[in-house]
Amino acid sequence: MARTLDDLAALSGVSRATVSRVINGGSVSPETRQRVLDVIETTNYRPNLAARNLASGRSGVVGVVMHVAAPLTFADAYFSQLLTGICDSLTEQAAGMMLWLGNRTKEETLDNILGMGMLDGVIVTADTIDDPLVDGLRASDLPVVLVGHRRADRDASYVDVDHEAASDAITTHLIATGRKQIYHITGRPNSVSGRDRAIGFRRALRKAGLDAEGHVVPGDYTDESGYEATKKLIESGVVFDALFCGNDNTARGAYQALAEAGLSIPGDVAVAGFDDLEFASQLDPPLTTVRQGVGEIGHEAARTLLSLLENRESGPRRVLLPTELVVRGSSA
Amino acid sequence: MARTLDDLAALSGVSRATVSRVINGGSVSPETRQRVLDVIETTNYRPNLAARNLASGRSGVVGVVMHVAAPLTFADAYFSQLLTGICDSLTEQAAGMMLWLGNRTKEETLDNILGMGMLDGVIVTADTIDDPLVDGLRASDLPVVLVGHRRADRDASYVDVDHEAASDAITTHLIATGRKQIYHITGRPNSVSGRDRAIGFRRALRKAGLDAEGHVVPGDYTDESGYEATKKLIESGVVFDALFCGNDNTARGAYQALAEAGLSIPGDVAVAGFDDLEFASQLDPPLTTVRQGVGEIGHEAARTLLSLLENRESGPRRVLLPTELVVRGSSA
DNA sequence: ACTATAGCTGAAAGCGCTTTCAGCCATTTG
DNA sequence: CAAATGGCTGAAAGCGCTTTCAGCTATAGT
Repeated sequence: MARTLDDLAALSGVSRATVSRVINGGSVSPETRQRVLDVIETTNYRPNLAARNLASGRSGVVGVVMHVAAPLTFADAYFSQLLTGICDSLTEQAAGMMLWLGNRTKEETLDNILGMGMLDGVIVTADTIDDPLVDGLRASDLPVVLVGHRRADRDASYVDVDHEAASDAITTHLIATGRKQIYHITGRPNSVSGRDRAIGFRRALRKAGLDAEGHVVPGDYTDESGYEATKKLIESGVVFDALFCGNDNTARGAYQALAEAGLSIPGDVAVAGFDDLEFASQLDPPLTTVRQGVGEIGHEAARTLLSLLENRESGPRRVLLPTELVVRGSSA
Repeated sequence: MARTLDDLAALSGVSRATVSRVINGGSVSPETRQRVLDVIETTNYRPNLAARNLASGRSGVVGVVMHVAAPLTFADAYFSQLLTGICDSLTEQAAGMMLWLGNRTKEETLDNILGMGMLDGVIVTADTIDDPLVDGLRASDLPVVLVGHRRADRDASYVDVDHEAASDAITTHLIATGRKQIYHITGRPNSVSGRDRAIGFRRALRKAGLDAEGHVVPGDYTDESGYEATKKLIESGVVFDALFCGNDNTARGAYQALAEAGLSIPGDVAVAGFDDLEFASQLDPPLTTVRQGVGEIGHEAARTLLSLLENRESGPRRVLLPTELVVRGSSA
């Protein structure tokens, strides 16, 4: 079994350089190419990535960072759908991937990634305002694609949706169904998406001439935070007839709190979420939400990074994916 | 900013070899060492992994394969807890990790991994009998640690629990609480763990003088399969007072089917699961199950692989982790 | 016929690191 | 005091690959 280019070269009677050209698509005569290919085939040769990387400066491996903040876990439907999407696209393009989950501090993770020194690029999903990890990565000369972070500065590449517009739309939908007292349970504090969703919410109320003051209560994208926030709202005696939750998880938590309080959905309270994760349509009643194809975002992020690697000079890629208002039973 | 060993060597007035020794712990005089360390510190030097790998034959990166079969997704609590555990240990040891999720055929995945050619070792979680991926990996000269697969041949390293004994124990527990008509919804067909759990179930019944004939119905570790199997059981008119489910997910599905049929747990039917995933204690009633520290299995798998890499000659590592019968409300 | 041109090919120079190997010096030992 | 020992160190040889560069052979152009 041939192990190195030299072995292949000897076996096919050409030079190492020619074998390399066959493998990497250089100009080689058809006959020579075929001969070499045959040898490669029969010897089941696999190039040594490290050597290749060292010689060419490319590794074919990209990093994926999911620095999931504390209350969230990567078992979370959002992250798992995203990761699956990224993974699919990457595998399709025969690109390897290294994963960093958020089990370290951002600084350590950053060090770790940069120290790796063999990544061609990185996809980051840390959705935090002023994130040291994002900043550090951007400061390095590694090509980076951000998932979320639409508001990052001019020369950042990202894949995102317009959280603000979508939140405006779904809030407007709640208003259109006749709801007057609408509350918003926010996403994780300091998250870019959470901030933008709250902004959209406020904007919709303002446009409808409603007062947003005090109608925004804190959550953190978890089921628990939705449950707690809703419970607190109910106990505080506040009257409300609609809840726009930071995401579907939060909405699921809200469902539980409302059920415990004997409030019906959508009879007493309409509920809306964000994301349209797999479970959203399975809830009872099915959840009205904003569909942002999470898997598709992952796909797109991978494609974007790969295209960035193809042509590093061509400037940042800024991809804004469409969202869709999905009206279901929880607001009907 | 120094980029290479040669730069460091020049800056600290020693040879490249000495700098390398400082970094890798060779014998160097204290003064020289300190001088070099200072330079490393101030220049923020990071060794090039590819070069290191090429020269030493080691990369510091291990592969993690989670070839999750069709109905399961890696968002599944089991896989995510496992992955988190592996990830933690690996990061602790400053080992990198590359992840392969099961989005390709086993053959493609195998090819992909072997083609990578730069992994020091692999952790595989494909829990299938006669798995081509496992076989192919084992046939390569990569050190491999299997998660599950306790019954693999003599020279395989694995981390697993005794599914058979644990299933026997929990079934015996059900019998001890006075249940007579116990059914088992199996795990995924062709899964090593599923098979062993069914064997343990049968053994317990046999020991108690009960007939297992027809008491084993097929599932696949998903919530849905638990739901469907239970529903079918109920509709078939079979009388049963206990259900031992292949895992906690299956049990969760069974809960739903039982609830829909108006059957109470544990009043009408006692239910037991396997795994003790995070949600098991949150169910209503809390689920009686077998705790196999899934996170701990992940930790151990990583540790085992790392120790295998330390000393490749020392033969296979065979780790059997303890399980614990966790009796909760669903069988009280 | 003679120079351009194009198409292939091989030699050789690294990529940045690890790891023998031999050599140096300062101690110990007989 | 000579010889042996042991601790450090630098030179140099790769690890397996990519990529210039120059050279070679046909073919085309004049």
